[in-house]
Amino acid sequence: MKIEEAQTEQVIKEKAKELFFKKGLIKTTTQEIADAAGVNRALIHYYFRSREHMLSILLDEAMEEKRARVKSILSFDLPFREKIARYIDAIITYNMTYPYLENFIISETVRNKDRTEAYCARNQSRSSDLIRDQLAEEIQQGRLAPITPEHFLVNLIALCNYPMLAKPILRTIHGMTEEAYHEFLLERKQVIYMTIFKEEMPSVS
Amino acid sequence: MKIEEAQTEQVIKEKAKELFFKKGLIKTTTQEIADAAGVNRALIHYYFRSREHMLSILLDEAMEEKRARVKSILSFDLPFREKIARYIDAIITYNMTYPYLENFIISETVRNKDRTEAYCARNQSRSSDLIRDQLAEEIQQGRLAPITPEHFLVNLIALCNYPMLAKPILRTIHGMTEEAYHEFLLERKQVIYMTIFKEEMPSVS
DNA sequence: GCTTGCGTTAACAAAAATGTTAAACAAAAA
DNA sequence: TTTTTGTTTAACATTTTTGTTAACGCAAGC
Repeated sequence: MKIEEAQTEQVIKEKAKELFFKKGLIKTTTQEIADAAGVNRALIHYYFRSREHMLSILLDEAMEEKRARVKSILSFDLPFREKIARYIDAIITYNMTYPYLENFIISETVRNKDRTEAYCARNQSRSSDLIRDQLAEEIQQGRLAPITPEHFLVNLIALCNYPMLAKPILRTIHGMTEEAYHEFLLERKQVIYMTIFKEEMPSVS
Repeated sequence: MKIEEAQTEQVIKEKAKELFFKKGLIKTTTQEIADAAGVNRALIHYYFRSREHMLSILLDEAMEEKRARVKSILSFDLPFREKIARYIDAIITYNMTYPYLENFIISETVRNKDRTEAYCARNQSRSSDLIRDQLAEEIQQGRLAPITPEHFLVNLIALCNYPMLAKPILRTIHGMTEEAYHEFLLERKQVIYMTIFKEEMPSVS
């Protein structure tokens, strides 16, 4: 049917994202993706040339979307702490929707460092620049211990992402059920804010 | 030569660890491992039955060694903050020696959650128990904002591990050379302590 | 109606990786 | 010396996965 034609490429991508980002099936084969999308495997090659090239596209899009989200939040005209509160909230919520997105990004960037560099070269946008001034002000006013924007951001992103990245092992070590871990992740929004600012997080509107 | 016989199994393991933990070659084939060890590929099956079984052993040993290190540090009879300072120092140093160990552990535990649960069941040792009392005291004395041992430990481990886990992408985003990132990681020892305790880290003896 | 072009499929081809086996070998035991 | 045992190897077999191709179908334009 011609009506669905234009959609096929998207369907394949969607299903692939579902398998990789939501279900965490890193070793997913082209066959499994094709099955999930309900199409013939050859179509994956027709649209994406090779499995490798497809992964490359998925990685690019995933990173690009993340970059855009981060940039949009950190570019908002808001007080520093509110900005960070929103950032924490957004990242954790996002992570819970796509539990394996970070795993995918990390394993792909580890596996292909050249591609990572190429992407970053194409796409210059240091998130550290987006908070540099406000952070400096915060520090100057004595509201925060001195820290570079790079360290501050790495702290923030580490605190947000790691618990999702290492979920299987953290959950098991701490003996939590799926539900308990879910709660734990939600709690972390407060915990992270508190860890960074040593004050209660204001409720996010 | 009989002299080397007993060593073969170890040599294979060593080389495999080198490829997985140090070089981060996650997709390493049995052939590559055999080549690195300078032996026939069939020996890998002779000693480890299958590639999968070998990975299982490597994962077990890696987790076990980590667990032992953590336990040893956190069990020391020392003031809380000094304990944590040592922990940070040890973990970061260890991470820099085996840059891809965490990636390996995480990707394997994601890939095989049953095995992870089995390991943890065999090996009950909640690291949170090792700091529970001292942490509570610290909080009670008003030296630290209230936080559960689980969140405290996840914070700590996230701050220590994430920068190594996500190195390829963080390094590129922040436009650092290998050397600069090395420095950055060393700085983090101070930064992490400061982030958690809001005071300078005492020099570790 | 014919043909042209794109999407689609099944069937085939090739590659890459793992797993198995029988025989060679070398050292220790008999 | 012969036997025995555990180690090692080459060669083979199998499995898994990716990549290619030729043909089919269907809608649009001529």
